[in-house]
Amino acid sequence: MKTEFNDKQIQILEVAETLFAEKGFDGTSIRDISKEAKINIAMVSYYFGSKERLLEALILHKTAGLKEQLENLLEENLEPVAKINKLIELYINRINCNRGIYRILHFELSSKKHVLHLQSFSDFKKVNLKSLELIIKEGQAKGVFRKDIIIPLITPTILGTYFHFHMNRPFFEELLDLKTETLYNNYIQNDLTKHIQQTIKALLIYEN
Amino acid sequence: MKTEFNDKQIQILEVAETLFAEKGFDGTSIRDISKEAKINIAMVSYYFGSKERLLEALILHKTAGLKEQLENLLEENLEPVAKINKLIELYINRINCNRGIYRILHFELSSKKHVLHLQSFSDFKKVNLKSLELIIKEGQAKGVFRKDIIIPLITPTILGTYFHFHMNRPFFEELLDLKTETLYNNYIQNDLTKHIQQTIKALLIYEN
DNA sequence: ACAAAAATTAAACAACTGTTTAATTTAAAC
DNA sequence: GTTTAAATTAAACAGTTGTTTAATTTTTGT
Repeated sequence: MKTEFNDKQIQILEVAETLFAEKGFDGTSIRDISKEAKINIAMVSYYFGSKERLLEALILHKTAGLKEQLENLLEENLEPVAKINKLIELYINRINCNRGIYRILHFELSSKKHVLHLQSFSDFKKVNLKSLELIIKEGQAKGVFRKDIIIPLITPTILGTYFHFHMNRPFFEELLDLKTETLYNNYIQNDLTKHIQQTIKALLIYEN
Repeated sequence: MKTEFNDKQIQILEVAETLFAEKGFDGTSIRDISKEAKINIAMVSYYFGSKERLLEALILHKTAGLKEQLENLLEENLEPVAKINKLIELYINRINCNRGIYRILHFELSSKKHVLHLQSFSDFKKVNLKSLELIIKEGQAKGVFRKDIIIPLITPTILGTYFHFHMNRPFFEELLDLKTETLYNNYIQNDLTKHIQQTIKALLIYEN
């Protein structure tokens, strides 16, 4: 599966990502996209075939590379806790940089309307889970992590915390005084990431 | 603010909730709703004014009563950990019973397209946070909970974990072998709730 | 039984949806 | 320079969208 797009296609993908993030997939029309990208309406169909296939291309374009990043992390020689922390940082950072598409992936597409024959997305989640499993089992083998953890539920806690925070951004912006984009992003990269790391660490280690 | 709706209105609200949950707010048309509810298209505008105001009515209808439930919980004479556990159980159970509307509330409406002049929703979140804050500070005063917790980030962890699980339901259904509705709901009420309680407890207590 | 109010209907409204067509322009190949 | 392929365009397509209208039926109060 190639992920080679020409400049025009990438331009369309970038506009699509922004608008999908702002107004949702159903809430964004091809005309919105072509207007913003300053191209003709027919170009989307010409390059991608349909609106759904545009979305698929966008997903492919944006999730590419994560697998290798995870594999590199697994090879690193780190303490279990440090490795988990780095995994969390990697996840949050990556998702935060691609907010729009991940929101659509995890939430908007969960509705039954879009059948999403995108097997590749399910595989993508399985690969992620496998990496997490390897790290945790490594920590368990070393006697650092407790052994009664339901590993598949760790990911929902990590990603869910981030998403819930971000999806309620206006609320937290007011509550935590994060008026500017920079302040908001810094809070995610520092405080929120730390909170998640602290949470997962406590969950994995705390006994009783 | 009254929340009195007649039978017909409630019938419409219930159909709307189901369809919004299935296909999203933008993905559901008034015609879809009126078809399913076996009423005329004009009845929605007649009773609620517009599609947006229908949604507002739905939110009001479904969030009513939670405030009292929380106040009752606060009054109860329980150990800090038990109180937090009960709060989590109450949250998950309530949200799980009103999946559709909460998903729309927390995720779909976060997009900039819907300005959502619904001040009541922001107030609703503030009330929830206030309750959580009281419980945690009570636990801190008793010396049970650690004191460097960022309280506003607890809610995203509790609700986010649930939502991320539910939004990726097909994935977890396959992974955890939750073929039937009953199996799925039982898993949420038992394993997932327990996982969240365990996580929050560890976060609140674990020292290092 | 009658009048007033409420509920319900079909039809029309204009605007927007994703996609396709066929014509035209631009670029590449030879 | 001519031919072939790729890119781009405006226009049209057939549906769907939320909302309103005006007419009709049903219910209510007296």
